[in-house]
Amino acid sequence: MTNLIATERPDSRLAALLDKGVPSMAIQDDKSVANRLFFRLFQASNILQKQTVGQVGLSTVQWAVLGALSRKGYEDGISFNQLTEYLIVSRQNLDGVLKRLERDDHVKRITHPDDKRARLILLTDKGRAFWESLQPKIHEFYAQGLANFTFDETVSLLHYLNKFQKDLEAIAMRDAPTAEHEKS
Amino acid sequence: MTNLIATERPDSRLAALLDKGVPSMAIQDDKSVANRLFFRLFQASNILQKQTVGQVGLSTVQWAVLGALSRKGYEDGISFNQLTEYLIVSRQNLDGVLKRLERDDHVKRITHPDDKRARLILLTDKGRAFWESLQPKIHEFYAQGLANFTFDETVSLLHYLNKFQKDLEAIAMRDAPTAEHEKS
DNA sequence: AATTTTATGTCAACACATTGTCTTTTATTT
DNA sequence: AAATAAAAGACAATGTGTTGACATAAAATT
Repeated sequence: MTNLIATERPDSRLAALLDKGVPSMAIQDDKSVANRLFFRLFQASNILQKQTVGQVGLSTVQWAVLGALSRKGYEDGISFNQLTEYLIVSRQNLDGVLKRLERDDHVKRITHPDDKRARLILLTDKGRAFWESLQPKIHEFYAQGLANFTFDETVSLLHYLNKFQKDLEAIAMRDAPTAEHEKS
Repeated sequence: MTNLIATERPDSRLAALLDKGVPSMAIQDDKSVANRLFFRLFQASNILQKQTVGQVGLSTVQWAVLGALSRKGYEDGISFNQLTEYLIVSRQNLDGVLKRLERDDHVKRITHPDDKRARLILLTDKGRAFWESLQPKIHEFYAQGLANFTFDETVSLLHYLNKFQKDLEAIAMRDAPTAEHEKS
């Protein structure tokens, strides 16, 4: 009884399954289902990347940037910083993406009127027209990508992804509880 | 009655909602829910990437490669080609990833005995030991990433992702129905 | 058997993603 | 007001991802 300290973290769901006499094949799945889920997300993201380029003609980041800038209420731009947070990419990465979008005259950066450090990112007229011209392709892509999904299933998947994203995001928080004094 | 040809593709689910007198807010969601889903997948994948590096100390591809090679039954290696298909990455990309894993002596490539063009990829002893040493971190990562998921919810999300991946994969097929004669 | 086609993997160029470093501007402290 | 700290974003180095071009080996054709 005294030597049970260092066993793998007890898992109530596993214990419950054991109590019910569920065969060990199914129990092993508790570890492996997580493994499969994370791997599936990796694969799905790779496919999304490929298919977006193939069907829409844009990389997923570019599609996300143009989509973000074309939203109602962002006609006067969004701050660089806000955009990195919305897309969940590093400032350094976004910088490069914006450089190429500026080169193609789809996007421009202007200095923020209230803070000379900051930048406002906004669509050019050409960029807006380009985005509009993509809409048919994009909607067709959505339709095909969800061809075998009912409306309810789509909503369910979205719900679970939202939830999963929150769990994933929360991990980093736990790591740096004493971030304030770490500099000393 | 004669001028209704070119309206947006009829959607039976939308029509059904209209029949039920569902308010138009909810109907607009039919387009936007797809938009949100695709964007969510983009975001979730970005977070997964970041957190994997942070928590496990590997990029998602490296984690996937080592995981693939450490599977039971692959002690003698897996062909380069099979590995690209399993991971859904391009041959050219995998080549670079393997180069760096070889540099770190975690993986090695040998010429396939039955086909001098092909390569077998396999874990080195160091690579296998490294992978084993990662297991606690990885399981902790899985546990935290699914902290608020019941077993059933995890299975549901996995199910929907599988389904979504199939739909996404199917798109490319439709594009190239006459791929055979295209060379002429 | 010789030729052509296809399969496999590598190299090169570029886009996308990370961290680390730096400058400039703003905010805070003294 | 001067000094210090923090925030914003641009630059560099490296890893990850794409397509295009290529060499070599195997398969198919003639």
